[in-house]
Amino acid sequence: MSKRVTQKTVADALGLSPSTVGLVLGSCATRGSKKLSPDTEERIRAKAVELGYQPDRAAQLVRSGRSNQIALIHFGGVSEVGSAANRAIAAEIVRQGYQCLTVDMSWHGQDFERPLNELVQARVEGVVISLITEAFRKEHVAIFAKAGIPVISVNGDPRIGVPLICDDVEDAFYRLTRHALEQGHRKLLLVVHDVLNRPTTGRMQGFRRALEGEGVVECVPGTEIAARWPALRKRRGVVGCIAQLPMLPEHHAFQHAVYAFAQRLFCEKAAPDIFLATNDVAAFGVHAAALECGLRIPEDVALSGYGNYDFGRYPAYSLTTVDPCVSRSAVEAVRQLVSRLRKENGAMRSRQFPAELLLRRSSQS
Amino acid sequence: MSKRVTQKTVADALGLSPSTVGLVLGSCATRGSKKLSPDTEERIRAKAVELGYQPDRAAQLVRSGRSNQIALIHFGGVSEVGSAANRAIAAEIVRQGYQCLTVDMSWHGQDFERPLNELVQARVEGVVISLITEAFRKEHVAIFAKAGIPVISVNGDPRIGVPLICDDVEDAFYRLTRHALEQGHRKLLLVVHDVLNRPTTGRMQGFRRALEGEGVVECVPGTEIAARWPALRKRRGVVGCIAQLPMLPEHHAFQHAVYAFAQRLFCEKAAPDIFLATNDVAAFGVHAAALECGLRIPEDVALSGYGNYDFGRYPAYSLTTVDPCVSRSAVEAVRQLVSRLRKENGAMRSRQFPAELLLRRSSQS
DNA sequence: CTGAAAGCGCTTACAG
DNA sequence: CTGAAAGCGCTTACAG
Repeated sequence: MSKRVTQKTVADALGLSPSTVGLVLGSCATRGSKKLSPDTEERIRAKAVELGYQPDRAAQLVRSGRSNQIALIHFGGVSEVGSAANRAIAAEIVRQGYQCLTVDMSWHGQDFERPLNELVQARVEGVVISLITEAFRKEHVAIFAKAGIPVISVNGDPRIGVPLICDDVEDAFYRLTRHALEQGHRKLLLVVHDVLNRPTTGRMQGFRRALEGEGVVECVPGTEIAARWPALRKRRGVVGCIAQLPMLPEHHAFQHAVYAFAQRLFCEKAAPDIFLATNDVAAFGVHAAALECGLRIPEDVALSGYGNYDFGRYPAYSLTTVDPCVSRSAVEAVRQLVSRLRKENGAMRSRQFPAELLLRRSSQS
Repeated sequence: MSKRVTQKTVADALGLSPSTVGLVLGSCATRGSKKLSPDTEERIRAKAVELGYQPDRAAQLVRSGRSNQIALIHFGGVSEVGSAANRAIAAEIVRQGYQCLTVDMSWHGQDFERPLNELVQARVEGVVISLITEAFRKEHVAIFAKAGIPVISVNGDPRIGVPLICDDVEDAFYRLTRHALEQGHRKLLLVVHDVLNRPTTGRMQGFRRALEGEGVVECVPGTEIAARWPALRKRRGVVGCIAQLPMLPEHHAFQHAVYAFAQRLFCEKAAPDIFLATNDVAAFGVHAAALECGLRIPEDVALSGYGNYDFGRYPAYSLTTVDPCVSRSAVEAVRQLVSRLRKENGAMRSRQFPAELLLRRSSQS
């Protein structure tokens, strides 16, 4: 390898001073400050390309204090919704002229401190957090606050105290539940995590609101459900039951829990009219249980999910679900953050977008 | 925000020279070069923590030329095998004392140049490429070669010209096919991509080798399969057919193609004894088609996959598959790369590990 | 319109 | 065992 080509190399080759070259090739040039004679500028540009000049980003950062990077923090990309959100966030960051520094927190176990400190040390100018998990808390956001780095969250939880852009999950579950009632379903079982974050409480509240004045709604922890559901479903009229299953950080682990739960209900001939699963991952677990037990969907038990996963499109599944339109939230979040960085306007503010119901065969009566 | 705490801040607070402090707090210290009196060292350490000193990584890079970063390039994390590989690679990079800079190329469309150049500009010391796609070629590796950055690949293709650590896919498909024969299956349909990269040719060769002397093997492009398979499967004895379906970069798109292909065969009552799907994603497509057409697995048609995806564990699927043991390859690749960076030994060399067959109900006769 | 100079925070020989 | 000094590649006032 030959020696690095720097601004000085280009200047020497042209008989100009490093400063002049710096004006053209430096990061200040992009921001269009000073002007040079178009001729000189062109000569410098041409020579830089000829010699293969590459700016030294580390040196630029040391001198200017601007890294031109925005961090994207997410919590594992196996989920399709998560992947779509991350992809949209990254694309918008690049479109806005920043580099995207991506960190998958699920690769680091519970040791969040180290990767977050690495971001601070990389001097990222802003942070977008995508689809937050329970383990990520205020104290983690504080690491950025202390360094003066603005943070915004997509589909997260307001409790961590940063502006939140998300889909209106409560409204979606309200409409999903109304749809179930319209289909004639009377015994409704909503399966959610046993945590009280926004995505989960939103689901519960939407479900509750839709059943107001229609019938009874009971909230039952996973451990008691086997004992209480059989009696509940025998009540007259509309019965809504919220089953709270243990929060498991790993998608598949939660899917298995839902599967085992549904499988038991099916074996005991205690199926609800409709399963409203917290997401498509969980719905898949219910479906696997139904297949195993020989129950037909929707003839023997109806089913809905959330997230618009790909498998739901197959005729064999034809899963009623919700498209959260994550890319809309993603773009909005990045735009707010960038506008804040460019000091165009002061505050970032939380916002909710409506999601889109996809009514398919699995929820029919 | 107050002023940044630098080595000089610490030195001033202690009445020492910046050089002395640098010896303790600098990145050279980690590599254990010079020694100071334990007392002074302790005082410096304590004061650094007290003031909240954070090393400026950009300045360290400018001066030393070492970024202490290894890049992980991958092509989308929706696949479970890919996620597991990436996670294992990242973990090993951190364990070896480097920072992991991850880039998801699937977020950048076909514009590979920009993100790769960003890695060069970030001065990463080495690169691990995980689960390469067709679109990534020699010319992309050349970007790193030109910058003198060593590259190693996990589960990729040898044609791009870098050392390759992978599982022995040919051997796995050989054993899978032998297993199918032992189960009494006589009409075998292998579904693969229509590309000639290592993972695909490995599958084909393993299949071929297992059927050598047993019967006829034909290779049929996706477009002709509908016309040729019905006749093929009526031949006497063992018949192996390799169906080459169009390569589609997106997992779900390929899954749909396999689904549509299988669905057509099932409708026409032209099912093979066993479908050997190129991976579990494709196997899922076959399964969806079977469900839709009312065919039971394995009673009416047997099925196998590759990759040990989670859904295969459910009794409703009970999918025979292969665990490629990706984390073993991942660890080996990172170790070779790091050993090269530390100049402990010269050359990195390609290596294959055996995969593990998981025989379940879906492949029984 | 161009150049000389200072300095970001650090590392790395080289002296004492 | 500690300190003075040079310099990595760049940006940013400040002169001319």
